[in-house]
Amino acid sequence: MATSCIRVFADAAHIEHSKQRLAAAAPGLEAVAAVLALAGNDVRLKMLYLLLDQQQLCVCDLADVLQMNVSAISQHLRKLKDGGVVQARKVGQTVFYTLTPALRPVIEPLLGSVSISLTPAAV
Amino acid sequence: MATSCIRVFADAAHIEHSKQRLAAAAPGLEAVAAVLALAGNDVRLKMLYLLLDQQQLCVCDLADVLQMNVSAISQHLRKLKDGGVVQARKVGQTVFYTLTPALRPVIEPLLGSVSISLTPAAV
DNA sequence: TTCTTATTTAAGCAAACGCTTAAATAAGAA
DNA sequence: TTCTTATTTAAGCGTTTGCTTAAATAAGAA
Repeated sequence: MATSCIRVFADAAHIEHSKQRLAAAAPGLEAVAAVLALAGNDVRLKMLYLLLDQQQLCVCDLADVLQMNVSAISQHLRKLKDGGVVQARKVGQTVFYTLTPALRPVIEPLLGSVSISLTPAAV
Repeated sequence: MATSCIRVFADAAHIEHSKQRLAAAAPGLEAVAAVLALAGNDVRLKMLYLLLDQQQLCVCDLADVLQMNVSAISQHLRKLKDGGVVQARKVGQTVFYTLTPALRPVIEPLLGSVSISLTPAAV
C-alpha cells in the first residue's frame, strides 16, 4: 500500500522510523492486546477483580457473586484460561480458578486504576 | 437469580461479602473495562503505542505507518475519541490526534508490559 | 448401579465489530 | 468559483462475541 496522503511535509524519514519501531514492537503489542481484549469485558474484568484478592474461586462462586448463568461464567473462564490469564485446579467435582502467577503483575495494574478512579472524560 | 449451586460449604457470608465489594467497585470496573476494550485491539493498541512517544499524529500518518485504509483508521480514532482516550485538534484540513493527558498514566502501564515481554503462556 | 451435583460443551441467535467502498464534508489552492 | 486534498460518515457484509438452552461429562453419594 502506497502512502495514502500527498502531504508536502510528509516527513518520509519520520514515517519510516515509526514503521520500524512498530515492526519491532508488533509481536509484543499483539500479545498485550490479546490479554487486554480479555480484560476489556465487564464480566471478565469483574472476575479478575474477584480473583485478585480471593486467591481461588470455583465456577459456582463466580456465578453466585456475578449473578449469572453458570454456563456463561464457564465460557468466560475458558477464554481466560486459553489466554493464559487464569489457571484451573480440579478438586473433586469442583474446579477452582486462580490468576496465573506470571500474569498477576500484568493484571494488577489494570485494576489499580479502579481505586484511583478514572477522570470523568473516560467515564 | 437464586444461588446456582447447592454446595454444603457454600460460605454464604463470604459470597455476600464479595457481592458487596463487587457492587462498590462495579462502576469503576466498567469504566476501566471500556478503555481496556478499546486498547484490546491490535490496530488501536498500535495507535496508542505510536501516540505515546510521537505526541501527535494525523490520520494520514497513522494510515501510512499502520499501512491501512484511511477510513478504517479514522473509524478507530473515532472510537478512541468517544472513549476519551484520545483528543483531536484540527489544523487546516488535517486533524492531529493526541493521547488525552488525563488518560496517559492509565495507558502508559498497559504498554509497559511490551518491553518487559510477556510469558510464553500468555503468547 | 442409579441419583444428584459441578462443570463443560454444542447449537443457535441477536448484537457488536472491523473492514471495504462510495459518498459527503471541510478547507486550502488555483 | 472549481479543483484537489484530508477526513469523516454511511452502507453493506462477513466475522466474532456473549448469551441462552439443552445435552454431555465427571465425580461423589446412596
